[in-house]
Amino acid sequence: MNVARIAVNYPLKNNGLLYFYEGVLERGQIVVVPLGHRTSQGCVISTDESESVEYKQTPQDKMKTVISVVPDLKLNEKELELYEWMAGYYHYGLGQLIFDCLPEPKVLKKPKPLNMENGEGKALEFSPNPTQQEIIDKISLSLNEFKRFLVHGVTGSGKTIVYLELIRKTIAQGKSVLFLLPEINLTPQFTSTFARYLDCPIFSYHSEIPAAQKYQIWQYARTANSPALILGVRSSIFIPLENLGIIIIDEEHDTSFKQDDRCPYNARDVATKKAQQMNIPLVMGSATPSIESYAQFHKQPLETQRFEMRERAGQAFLPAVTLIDARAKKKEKNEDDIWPLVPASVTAIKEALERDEQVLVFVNRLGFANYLQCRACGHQFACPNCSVTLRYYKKKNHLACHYCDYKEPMPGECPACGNLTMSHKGFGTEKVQEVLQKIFPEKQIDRFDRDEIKNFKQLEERLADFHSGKIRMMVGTQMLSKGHNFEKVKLVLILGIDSQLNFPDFRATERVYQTLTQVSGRAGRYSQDGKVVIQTLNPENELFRIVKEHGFDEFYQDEVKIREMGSVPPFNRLVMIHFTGRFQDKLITHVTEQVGPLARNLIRSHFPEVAVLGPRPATIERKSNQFTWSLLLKSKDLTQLHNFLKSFEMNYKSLSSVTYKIDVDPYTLM
DNA sequence: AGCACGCCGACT
DNA sequence: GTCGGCGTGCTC
Repeated sequence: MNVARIAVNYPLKNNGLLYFYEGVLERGQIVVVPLGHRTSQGCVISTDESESVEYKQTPQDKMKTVISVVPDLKLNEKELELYEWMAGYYHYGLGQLIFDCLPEPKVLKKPKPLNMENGEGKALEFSPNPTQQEIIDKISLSLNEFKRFLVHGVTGSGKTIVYLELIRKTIAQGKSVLFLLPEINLTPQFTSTFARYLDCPIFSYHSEIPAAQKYQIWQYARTANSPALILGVRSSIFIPLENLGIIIIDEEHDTSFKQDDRCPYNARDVATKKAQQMNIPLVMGSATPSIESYAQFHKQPLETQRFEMRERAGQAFLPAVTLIDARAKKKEKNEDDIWPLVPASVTAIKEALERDEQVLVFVNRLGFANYLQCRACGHQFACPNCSVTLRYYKKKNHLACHYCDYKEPMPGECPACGNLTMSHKGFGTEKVQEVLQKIFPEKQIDRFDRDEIKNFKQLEERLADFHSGKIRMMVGTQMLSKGHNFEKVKLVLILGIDSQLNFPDFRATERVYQTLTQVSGRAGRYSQDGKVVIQTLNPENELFRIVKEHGFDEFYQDEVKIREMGSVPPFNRLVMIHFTGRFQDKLITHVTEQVGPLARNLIRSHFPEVAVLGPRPATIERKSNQFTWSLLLKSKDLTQLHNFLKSFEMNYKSLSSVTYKIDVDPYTLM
């Protein structure tokens, strides 16, 4: 009887389970296998285990036989190797990983035609400027080898032209292109620019593409013998494009490249591995590179692969940044009516509107008030399932939790003391929109956030209304900052950034820098007098001065020193292990008496280069009635860190009421 | 993660 | 009596 190793879709970590099979099986095929009292899917890892030690050690009565083979589906060697590498690097089960990444092999009864755009292949109506051309030329020398490039170009410097030319050259060689961008950034702009000048099929790949379509794109990719462009989000890194010639990642620093449920991989790092495997270049672009990427490219040998675009393309200049001190001075009359704005901000907007410009207002929070508090007894409205307060949404007239689906109607009185007035703590986009609408009643002011824009259709509609000039002012969150070109915007106002500065995370400063720079980048993209106004309670903070001077280098130098002192990336590698359970007391006993001591014993005896912090409660200890405590591991020695994790998992005695999850290279330490 | 087994409380 | 809640254990 033949024996195969199958990576089965279930959560235990192993290098596959052994099954008998009849007839012929091939590595990479997808099969259905019996598993316990049910069946599951699996991927064939090897087909000749009949002589292996593991097979000889397996009791015969446990062995089962492969039920069936899924037709027309076989992973190629490169795909499998990538998954195998990921399973090892992220300490995640291979079988589960494969089936998390693969689209469901859904075939419609009545197949729809493939949803793609055919590029027009027009000749360029412009030529790249000398800076752009030099970058294009240098990268083009390496179209047939593994090399990584970082294009650090200020907002509006014309990175798109560089991408376009690299794509054109790759397509001309008969090879395909994978272009990754952040989820919310699948702007019509990219698609239309690329569709105009490229002469190949273009696929968009994101969360709104139905499963059957995704499967179709994968099947197309596996078999296509002519070049194509895939414009996609994080998960498109797994599309097995035959004859892939280059990977481009726009907005390299963006947090949406890190997955946080299931296998917490980072598409940027998976892309590096993939490019290496396929022996092709990887180009990453950003106006605000992550400190980690920048650090890699800042030292030899990668220094020569880093390019700077310090000026905006065409006639545009970077915007002038000014600060408005929002600290309470002597109260002037009517100031309560314009809170959270201050008079100077209102004046700036008023002047811009009088010049017939459009205005963007950035607020990094949704809703009307961050939370409500009773004016009489101080009662705070909190979520019954999570350790957080509830946010107030005025339009929906309810309080809602940010972490679970809990909602309650806006309370008429305090449940603790019966008092009728609540004070609103903090503000979000809804509040700012309302205040602005009161100040400028005749102007159309809309919001640009996740509550208002839930899909690409709504995104396009709102953008169209803004571009046409119907909307005079938009109040939005991060969504506003990602990649859009707003031609008639010269003034951008930034509110409420202070709360982000005091965030207890080593990347807080980096994120604020990125947000400020990206949001500022929306101002005056086609003019010489763009203006950014930051309303803050900490005008003396050094970071604002650096943003004003567009001084990325200074920001980087300062930040790197702090990172080194704190022994965090890029100087140390980090791993978080999260332990989650329904019972707080059991969880705490478990992590403090079992987990902590085990980690420390292992480190003492075998892994001296690994440091451990915790276990300690997660920043939000309870979410949906599940408690989480975490362990943070740090090391300069990546191999030792990985060996520690293997050893930890082998020796860890799990408790049935507690599950754990390993997060390698975490984005947040929450 | 499923799924089954098995042990206890409360309902026709 | 037995239905079903969930704690426990197993998956080649």
